[in-house]
This record gives sequence, structure tokens and C-alpha cells, in this order.
Amino acid sequence: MEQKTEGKSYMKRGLWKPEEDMILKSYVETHGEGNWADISRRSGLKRGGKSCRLRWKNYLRPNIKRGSMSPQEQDLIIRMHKLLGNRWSLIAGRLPGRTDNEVKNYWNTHLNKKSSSRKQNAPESIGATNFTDKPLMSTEVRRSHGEEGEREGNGIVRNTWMEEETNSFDYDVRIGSPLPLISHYPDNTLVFDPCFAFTDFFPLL
DNA sequence: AAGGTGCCCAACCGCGTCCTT
DNA sequence: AAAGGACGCGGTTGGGCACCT
Repeated sequence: MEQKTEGKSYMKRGLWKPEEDMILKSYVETHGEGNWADISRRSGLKRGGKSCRLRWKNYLRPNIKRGSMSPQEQDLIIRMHKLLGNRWSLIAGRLPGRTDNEVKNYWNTHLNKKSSSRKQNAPESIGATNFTDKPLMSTEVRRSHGEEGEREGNGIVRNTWMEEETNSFDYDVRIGSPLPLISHYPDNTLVFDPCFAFTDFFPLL
């Protein structure tokens, strides 16, 4: 199936074939990320730049972790979603190897139901206070704190503020008191450390 | 075995923001 | 300062698959 998109030529759509993956992968590995419109033109793929970018980011990029989410990852997603709302890229940034698309899909198919049933079962818990409806961080705050990350010389974007070490307590602005949300796991693989959010969201406090 | 249904997830779309000229 | 292109994000769609009848 081909369709005219991006006002240029007839672009292929739908699922990627292994041949296309190979072409895109080798091209990006040779020439680097960025300039996606150029990549789609020069690589010979009849795909839009957006499509190439998405395919690379969500599937072909090195260190992509595939397969089911571990309980630790599930827990982290739930907690982060409570804090940030549908800020999938931020949540994914805390899950090494996971993409925003994957986290979003996982939430919508698995955790959304789980979370809403949890609310029903525990009406007096924190989860019942409608946290998931609104993100706690405005667009302005996000931008001013470099949500998009820093562009390095090669065009690769890196989230620096997400990597900062912070204290170990959570804070909910609607309640106004710290919440003990830290989790320790025996293997230390994932420890929820939500306070980056507090310090980065409210640096003036 | 065949058709219907629901679920999962890859991919697309629209929009906002950033960057360059 | 304005315009246009590039990029990133979140919401939505639809194809493929598994399960059920």
C-alpha cells in the first residue's frame, strides 16, 4: 500500500519488511541519526521520514529491550504514571531499553485496567484520588527543564536531567506531603526514585 | 473447519515546539 | 521577528493473531 504523504512522493505504509529494516539500520549506523527526511530519500526506502524515525527509535535502535515487562518495570510504570500522567517518553526514560510507544501500549492494554480496578478495590487509597487524570507538570516546566534532552554534536538527544541523583522520597503537590514511594528490590535492578521529578519540577522551592 | 470476537502492538496522524534561515 | 522545515510527543487506528463458539 502506498500513499502520498509529506507532499513529496508516494510513500509506502504499513508494517516494515526485514529488507527495509536492514536498509534503514545499516544506513543509520553508517550515517547517524537525524535528518530523517534525508535518510528516507537517500536510503532508497519509500518511507516517510517520520516512519523511518519511528521504526529506528522503537525497533531497530541498539539496546532495545523486547519481551514482557518485569514486575519491577510494571511497578515503576504505575508509580511514574501516578506522578507524571501520560508522559510516556519521560516514563520510558526511566526504563532502560523500553520505548515510549511500548510503555504507552503496555499501560493501555495491561495497567490501565489494573489501575482502575485497584481504584475500585481501594477507594481510600492514594490511587483513588484521581491522580491519573492530569499530569502534574505543565508544558512550560517540562520545556524549561530540558525534557527533550540535550542535543549532542552528532544530533543524538540525551536526557540529562533524568539521570540526576536525588533524594529518596516522593512528594505530591495536591496533598502537600511527602509520600514514601521508594521501592527496593533484592537485585537492585530498578529502584523507583521519583524525587528527580520534585526537584526538577519545582527548583525554586 | 470456519466464522466471529477481542486483544495486542506496530505504525500512523495531528499538533506543539525547536531550530535554522 | 517571521516563516518554514524538522523533530518529538501523545492519541488513535488497524492488521494480525489467539481464542471462542
